[in-house]
Amino acid sequence: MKKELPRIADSEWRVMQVLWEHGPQTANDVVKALSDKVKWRPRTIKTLISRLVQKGAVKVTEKGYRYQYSSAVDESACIQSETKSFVRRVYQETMTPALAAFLEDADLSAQEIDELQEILDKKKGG
Amino acid sequence: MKKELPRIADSEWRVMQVLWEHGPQTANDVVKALSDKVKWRPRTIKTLISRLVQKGAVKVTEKGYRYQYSSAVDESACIQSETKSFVRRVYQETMTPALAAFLEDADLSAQEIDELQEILDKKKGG
DNA sequence: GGTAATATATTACACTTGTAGTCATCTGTC
DNA sequence: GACAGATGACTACAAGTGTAATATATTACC
Repeated sequence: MKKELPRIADSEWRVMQVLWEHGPQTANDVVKALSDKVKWRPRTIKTLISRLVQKGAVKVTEKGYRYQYSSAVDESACIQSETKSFVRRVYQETMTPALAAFLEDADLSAQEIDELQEILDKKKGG
Repeated sequence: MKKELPRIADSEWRVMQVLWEHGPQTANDVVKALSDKVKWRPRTIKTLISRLVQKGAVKVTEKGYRYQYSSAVDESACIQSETKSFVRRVYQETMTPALAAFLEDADLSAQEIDELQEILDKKKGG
């Protein structure tokens, strides 16, 4: 019973990432965590949180008279779904040449190369 | 003198891909090319083309009394810029997990896998 | 040269997003 | 228990998107 993932907008990703990284927290905690990364007013962040709650991406629990927010959707599921739709949109059929260009272009350590090769090996092996 | 790339919206990508794939063409050609891929009315596609022209992503030349449209921005530059902003948003700078996810997600033939592996081999050896 | 067909331009409209402001409420403090 | 300060709810508003419809201009054909 996989639940529909809500669409998470660009700015909302920043909030989700905070919630995924640290557990349940208050709006203020999120504001604090983001304060050195983005230049948004606290209100803006509150709005983003509310929208995420509406979308069902974040859940609220009352803790005393303050709310605590925590993510309601799985991080890797979101990343995967987002990646899939991105790949489909931008790369479409021509995935391989693009991937090739990317690999050529990327600045990878030997270890990272190994990791990627392992993925490919596994794919080939089936 | 690199020109600013306009932001291309999701649906607009479909149009750009047609223009990149086949050279200059009329609005109707684009409509025809897309007709089996999407369920948009021709008007909708015309609108998308107009917006792309406004944004400077597509240029118009008069051919007789019909317009011909062709892309005004480089495909790989767009792909690269789109990918960069995607990676920044979802993966936060770290390219390797993104690449890994791409590779996992991609539907690759054995031969394509070989090609990619060769690239990685060369990179490592280099 | 008038008319149907076709192409392009203008307009529409609701939803999402970025970026907040203002109003109402709860709570701890004196 | 009244009030200041913190917190959350409701409201705002323009730009961008998805998805077109209607109106106007151009042209090929008879």
